[in-house]
Amino acid sequence: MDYIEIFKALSNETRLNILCWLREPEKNFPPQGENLSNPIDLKGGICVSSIQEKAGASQSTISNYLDILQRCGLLLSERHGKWTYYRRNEETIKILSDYIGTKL
Amino acid sequence: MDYIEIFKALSNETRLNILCWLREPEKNFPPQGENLSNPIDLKGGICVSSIQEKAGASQSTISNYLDILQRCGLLLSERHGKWTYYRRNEETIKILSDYIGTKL
DNA sequence: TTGACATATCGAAAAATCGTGATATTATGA
DNA sequence: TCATAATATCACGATTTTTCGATATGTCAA
Repeated sequence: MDYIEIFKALSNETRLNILCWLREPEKNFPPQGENLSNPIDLKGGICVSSIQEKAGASQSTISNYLDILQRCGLLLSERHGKWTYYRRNEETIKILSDYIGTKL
Repeated sequence: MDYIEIFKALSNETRLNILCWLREPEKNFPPQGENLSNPIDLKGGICVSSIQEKAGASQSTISNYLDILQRCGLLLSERHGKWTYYRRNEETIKILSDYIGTKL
């Protein structure tokens, strides 16, 4: 668990927003996976273009942000067809919360 | 409470260490305030030079770090004579912990 | 198999951050 | 009043981060 990398990832308003939006995906984003050939449980995952639309930055910037959030463990991703669905990694967030509450 | 500024402040190993060291000041630093003319309750505050010695960076760097940590509310400072004593601001840390646990 | 779409990666310019030494400020004791 | 010690601020080069447009890669449907 690299806390420095986590804090760097959280030091950006858009990335922080993405993490918060993904707490309630169905509330903050349109329905997902509608063009998927066979139905799959997306576990609340949201595709890059939906996140991009909401965040209002360029496609490459958002793709990069999602990569940063995933590499430090705050997000999980799963590819289905053309789409990559990102969702929160609650495990890491729990560990971070415990760290702040007890070690920091 | 500017969480972005707080996360920026925490995105640096030395600053993170300083915050952790100040959890147990008497364990991590030499006794403080020995040359003070009249005795004052320092509330666990540690002077800049003690922190600098432990961190092993330049005086200006540590002074700057402490300023960053204070401006975002993670540290409190109190000047006594020639010395500025820095200590944790547990209130902010508690608010941050709650934020991570419930809002993030 | 090809065209179009979704995403990832690359390369670059601008901005921010890092860390330092030099210098300024503040406070004290001789 | 002056020398000195502790801290703060300044100026700067080096590095990192930000954000983008262009391009590459992967996937599916016609």
